[in-house]
Amino acid sequence: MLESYIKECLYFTANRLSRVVTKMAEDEFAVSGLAPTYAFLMMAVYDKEGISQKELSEILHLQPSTVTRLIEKLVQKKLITSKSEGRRSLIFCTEKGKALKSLIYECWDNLRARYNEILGQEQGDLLTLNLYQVSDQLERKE
Amino acid sequence: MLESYIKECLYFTANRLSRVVTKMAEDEFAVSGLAPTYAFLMMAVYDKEGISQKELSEILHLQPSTVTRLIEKLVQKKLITSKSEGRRSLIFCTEKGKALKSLIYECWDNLRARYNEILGQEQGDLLTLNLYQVSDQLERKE
DNA sequence: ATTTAATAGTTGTATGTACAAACAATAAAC
DNA sequence: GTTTATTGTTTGTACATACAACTATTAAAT
Repeated sequence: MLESYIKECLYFTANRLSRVVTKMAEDEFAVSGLAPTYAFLMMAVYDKEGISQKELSEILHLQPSTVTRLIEKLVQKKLITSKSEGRRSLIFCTEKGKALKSLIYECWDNLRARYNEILGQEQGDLLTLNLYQVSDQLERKE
Repeated sequence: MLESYIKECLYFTANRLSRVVTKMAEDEFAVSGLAPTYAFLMMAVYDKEGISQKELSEILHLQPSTVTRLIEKLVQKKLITSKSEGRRSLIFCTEKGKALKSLIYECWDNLRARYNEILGQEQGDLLTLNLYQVSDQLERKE
């Protein structure tokens, strides 16, 4: 079968899933005016005012350079401010940023509702947990 | 917990896994001089000489425009040729492309071996299958 | 105290992927 | 047989993410 080695490759299936879910997420977060990753960064700031870029990079599992770029854009949009303190730079939420908070959480709920409706709450949760653990396993062994 | 909504979000876990596995794959395919997606496209051509872009797009689950771009690069590298036949354009492998065949398959084997060593053959296979099916479910319901 | 190493962040550059709009070729409808 | 719709591919543009190299700050070692 032509497609067999596609179906049987984690590289491919993982990327495909990522594309499918990303599309859904972009869709749900669209009303907030933010792409999903930006929204998650905002959530991390809501949770900890004055969080550092390093911490963001760890929580979001993104490279520091990527976080720098995300922050740039969010500062441009005046949703956060960045205050450098020694070699670190700490991130704070603006009023405009705070105003988005409930909308962002709503989008997040909608996203989960949407895929859980298709997968079932239990399968959705299990899958999510599973992916997290597998990523951990794979990352540790590098 | 700060990270809870990250761990609990399929968007995030799926993307994280995708990044982790992509890195592994890039690593394993590096000796072939190709990024993994290009290598998979080559495999599809090995399997069916004269395959059309539409078919490639379906097999690889990528947008047509993306396939156009991939092909552009592979033609540049003289690994394939593209012959337009009516409105379709059909893809053939060059000698140089054929010469890569066994190396590419080797890389693919190494990739699977590498993550199976960490996850266990069974968990690896199950996960891969699972991801494929979940993507199908999610895509059908759009 | 000076030198050296480690840590945090940034900048230039590259890549994979996509969307929307355009174009070209075929098929359907009238 | 023309017009209209559909299908396959391409082009312009945009975005998320990363790596490698760099700067700046703090900590360790001598």
